[in-house]
Amino acid sequence: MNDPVRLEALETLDAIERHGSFAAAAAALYRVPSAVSYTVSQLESDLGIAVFDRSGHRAVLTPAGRLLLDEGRRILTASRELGAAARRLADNWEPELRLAVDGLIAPHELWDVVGAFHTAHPAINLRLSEDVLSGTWEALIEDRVDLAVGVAEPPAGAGIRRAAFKDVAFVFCCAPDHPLATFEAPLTEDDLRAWRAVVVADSARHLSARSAGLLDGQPRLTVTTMHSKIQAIEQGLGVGHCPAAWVQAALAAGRLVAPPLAYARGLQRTYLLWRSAAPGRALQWFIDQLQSIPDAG
Amino acid sequence: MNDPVRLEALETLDAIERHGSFAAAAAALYRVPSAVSYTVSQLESDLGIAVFDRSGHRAVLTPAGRLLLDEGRRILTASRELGAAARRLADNWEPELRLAVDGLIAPHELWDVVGAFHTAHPAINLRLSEDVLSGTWEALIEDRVDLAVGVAEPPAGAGIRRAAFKDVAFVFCCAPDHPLATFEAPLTEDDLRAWRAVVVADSARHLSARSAGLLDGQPRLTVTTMHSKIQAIEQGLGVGHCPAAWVQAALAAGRLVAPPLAYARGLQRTYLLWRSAAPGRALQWFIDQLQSIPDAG
DNA sequence: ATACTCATTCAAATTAATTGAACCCCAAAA
DNA sequence: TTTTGGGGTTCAATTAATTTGAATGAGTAT
Repeated sequence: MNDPVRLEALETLDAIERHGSFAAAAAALYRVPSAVSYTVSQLESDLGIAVFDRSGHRAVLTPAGRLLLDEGRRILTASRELGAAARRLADNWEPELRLAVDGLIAPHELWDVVGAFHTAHPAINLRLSEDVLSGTWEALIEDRVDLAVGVAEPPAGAGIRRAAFKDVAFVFCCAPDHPLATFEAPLTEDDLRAWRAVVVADSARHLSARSAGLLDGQPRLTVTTMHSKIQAIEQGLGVGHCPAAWVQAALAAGRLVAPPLAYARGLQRTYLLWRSAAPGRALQWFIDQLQSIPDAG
Repeated sequence: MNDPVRLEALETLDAIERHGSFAAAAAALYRVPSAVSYTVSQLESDLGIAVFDRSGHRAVLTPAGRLLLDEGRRILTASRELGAAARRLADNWEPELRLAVDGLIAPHELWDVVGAFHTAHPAINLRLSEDVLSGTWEALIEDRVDLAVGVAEPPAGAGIRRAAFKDVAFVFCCAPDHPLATFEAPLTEDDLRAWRAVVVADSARHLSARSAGLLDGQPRLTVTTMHSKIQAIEQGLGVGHCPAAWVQAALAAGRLVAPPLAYARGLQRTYLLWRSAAPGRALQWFIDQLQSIPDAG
């Protein structure tokens, strides 16, 4: 392939367009006009094309010159960004941080932290995967994410560190026009068994092993995300225990009701998980911030 | 902002990784090893970071060096492509060609030409918008597309050129289990009036003005694309006249039937439209190729 | 006309990249 | 252990490149 366009030429083009003339560009670049002329004509002879039309008094970009300028600016910013990203990486700041957020955690519970991160580190990209179906742990091991947030039952594993995160409270919810909404007494487990339960596919996998919340023999509607579970309950398609943070808005708005229970359901402990090998500074920042969030009662 | 990373440094990094050592890279670049060393250490002092870890025998990339290499390769290819694109543009080859294909033309009618274009000009990007709702003409005027293919009723306009394209034949279609499919005699316009017609939203706009094909007082199901119109007819939701090329496969497979008509429906002339100002070579190529396509009977 | 800005050219000066020889280090072979 | 050889660096010398400054012509407002 042919030689790449020289970045000096692209910077010169940029300065010419930005300041309106070769002479002004020269001044802006702390150079003499003839140097600008030299750079441009070198670019033109490298490419074998005219970049400026000099037939008039002032030089004006040809269509090819316009293309070089427009695309060249992208290349310039990429080249500058690359240097900065390399420096940050050398200083142990990751160029990108990938979070997997478990369905137990409502998206809005992280907005504050994510916003604070973006203002503190605008150059670092965040990648959130909001529900990792059956794969938070594997995603971590296989280096597809850097931090898992809100995992309920973390298996032990070499190379993985964990820290306590929120204790998630569950609320039993049903639609306002559901028969259970107007039940006369606190609900027992037997009262629930007659009604269809909406369960999230993956949480169900280990929740049912502990038979926590899901009562045996109860008919099920299985969905894949917490969001669809709550919508299903709002539509009266079933009932179920939901993380309090997820349903507080729907309860306040009356789209859901939480009838009293005759039995207590404990808090679900959740954890942060990350690879113990050399955590970067952005990851450490996130771990520190997330641990300082007060628990949702 | 800081200085961009020098392309010579990125090329050197690339050669080192590609050939396995500073010495081999130097040979590949027709340079002496110390020159490679110079370039690398200059990059390192520019950025103020280590790009190679020299603690062992052979130099090995640091994580920051790996980032520079990986992202740098993108920048290198972009810089090379930019030069080539500028040359092509100067030679009147557009870097990108945008086609708007009217709903009257079935996508597969253009596959051959598009494929031939891609092999003849692999570097030129094609952008096809398959249905331009009510906007082929405006898109052309406003410079959002370069060529409109298969426009039925091109209004006259300064600065726009046109050429005849295919004459599109229409076939009256209904589902195999539709009452009209087994009608005893050729269908008259009155026979059709009792049945719901599926019409495409935008073609309908000027077709109904001419009352061509759409019979007054007939109930309608309006859809936005020719594809959904045909699917709707297959589902028995209505009946309608369809371009022959669109329905030939469905007719052959028996998903649609074409009962005989008691009246003749003429061919729909269609046209190519483009801005007359300085057509590029890729556009000219397309116009030439499309005009040489034999008409679909 | 006149004054002024814009852009180019060319030899000279300056700056940057490249070379080649000398040197060190490590690893594999003798 | 001692060699041998490739890999990498350093540094002064050389070569190539960019930048300068003065001279020149061309277009435009006054």
